[in-house]
Parts: sequence; C-alpha cells; structure tokens
Amino acid sequence: MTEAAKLKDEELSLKLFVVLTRALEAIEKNIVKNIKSYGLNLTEFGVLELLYHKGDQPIQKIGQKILLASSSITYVVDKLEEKNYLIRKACPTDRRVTHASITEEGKKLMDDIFPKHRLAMSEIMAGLDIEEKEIVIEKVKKLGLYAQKL
Amino acid sequence: MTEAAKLKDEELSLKLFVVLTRALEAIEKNIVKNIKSYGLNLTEFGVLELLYHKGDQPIQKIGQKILLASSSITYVVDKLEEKNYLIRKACPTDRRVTHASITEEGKKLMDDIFPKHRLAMSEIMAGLDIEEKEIVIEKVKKLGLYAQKL
DNA sequence: TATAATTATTTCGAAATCGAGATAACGGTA
DNA sequence: TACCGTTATCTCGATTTCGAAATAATTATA
Repeated sequence: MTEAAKLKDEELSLKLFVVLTRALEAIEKNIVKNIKSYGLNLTEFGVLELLYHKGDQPIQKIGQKILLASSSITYVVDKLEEKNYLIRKACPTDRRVTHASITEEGKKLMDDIFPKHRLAMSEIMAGLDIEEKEIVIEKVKKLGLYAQKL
Repeated sequence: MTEAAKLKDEELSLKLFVVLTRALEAIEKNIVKNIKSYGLNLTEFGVLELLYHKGDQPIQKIGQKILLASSSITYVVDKLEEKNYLIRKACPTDRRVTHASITEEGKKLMDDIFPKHRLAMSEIMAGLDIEEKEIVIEKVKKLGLYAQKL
C-alpha cells in the first residue's frame, strides 16, 4: 500500500467505526422501545429468544452466544426466572452444569412478541433494500470475523 | 413487495442486526484493549478525542455527540477532571453553561495515544479493503440515518 | 488412584449508564 | 418588569454490566 492509501485507510477505518456505532445506537433505540413495552430489555429478549428458538441451553452457552460475562448471565437468568419466563434445570450428566429452559409463560410471551419484533425490525431496517442488506451483511460479517480473530 | 420478498426482508433484517452487533462487539473489544492500557475507557476516550480535535465544548454538546444522557456526561466529565485530563470552565456569556476543556496533560496523552489508535484502528478494520469500507460506510450511514428518523 | 488443571456457576464489589426530578439561568411575552 | 416555558447541569437511586475470586465438579496426568 502506498503512504497515501495507508492514510486513506486509516481515515476510513475511523469513520467506519463511528458510522457503525451511530447506526447501531439508532437501531437499538427503536428495538428497545418495542421490547420495553413488554417489560423486557434487549439482553433479556436475546436470552429468551435463544431459548425459544434453540431450546434449553447451558447457562454458560447463553453467555457465549449473547456475549456476556458469566456473572452477568447469572444476573439476567435470575431476572427472567423471577418473571417466570424461564427455569433452571440441573443437568443430569454433569453436575457443574445448569440448563436454562423457557417456561410456558415465556413461550406464550414470545409467541406474542416475536412476530411483532420481526415486523418492527424490517421497518427499522427499511433504509436499505434487500440487495443492499445482503451486501452489508456479507461485508460486515467479514469485518467482524477478522476483528474477532485478532 | 411480494409476500415472499417481505419474508426475505424480515429474515435479512434480523440477520443484519445480529451481524452488526457481533462485528461492533469484536471491534470494540480490540479498541478497548488498546485504550485501557492508558487508563481510559471508550467513553472517556471519545470525550477526550472530541475536545482534542474540536476544542472546548459545552458539556451538553458532548452528550449529544457521544450519545450519552446528561447525567452520564456529568459522571464522565467528573472522572476525566479527577484524572486532570480536562477542566470545567464557566461560560462567561451564559451562566447555565459549563465548558469542558482539555488540559495540557490531556493533550499530551492524546498526542501519544491518538496516532497509535489510528493505526490500531486500521489494523482492526483490515478485514475490508478501502473500496469495501467506502461501500459499507455509505450503506450503513443510510441505514442509521433512516433508523434515526423513525 | 491421587493430584493438578480445567470448566461451570455463583458471589461480591465496583463501574457505567439511565431516568426522574432539583436547581438555576435564560428568553420571550404580557 | 414579572411571569412562564425552555435550557443546562447536577443529584439521586436503580439497573446492567464487568472482573476477580469462591465453590464445586469434571477431566487429564503422573
């Protein structure tokens, strides 16, 4: 890379970070608005959605998928358990492990929320058309995977 | 839009959100690693960078640019003031307003950090080349602006 | 098999963020 | 000028997240 290209790349990298941050903030603000009316925050919704779609999960798997420190998951799972949307189940084969399992009440809530969330999401994301979304998904995935490996 | 296209769009919107979130998390983790070694977190760095590049700012302007609640800025500015990287200056023309101003010590710190940050940033973002970054910036900006207006 | 290293979860205290409300000052208008 | 709505900042209490360390169980190793 030429010296000029290096400078340009640095400029664009800084700018890309700002743009990504701003966009995600705006998107999240809208999602939160929807989900909050059901008494959930984004993290709680994420956990519940995981259990809803992928079935019971070891508590620590949840942390990996939602990207939360183990101590934070304990906290979130506590909250959801208090709200009766999930229960802890001891793992029979490994006594270190606890599974989180969505309750009937949790399932009912997600049956209600999730289709609305889907719809709201595509309204929030309507700034790009289908082709553009596909491009951005591909590029941003590449960007994220690279950054993850550093 | 056909029914099938609507479904596709919902799918892509959900996926786009996940991809954006994951990418930003990975990117931030790397940035934080660099900045943390100077005793700053991302927010503090953001505030300091703003003052470093744009000069003195009313406290509430900082909040708008960094996207923080007013109570949170007070907290962050307190922290930076404790560290002697900025000082509050009463505004002479409007007694409601307080300006935040970077100190010599803060300037020195940024003289040291910022070039490294620039470089680190382009290393973190090296998953995409210049052309791809330009595309993503354009698209994600469009996405964010749309979501902001909702 | 005994011991050591690893893994899963929780506890604890601290940090960062928020929202609601308090306080003070400004700007417009009657 | 006196009052009212708006703006800027701060205080306070609550929520969410984190990291370090505690506990307990499993797996690998000597």
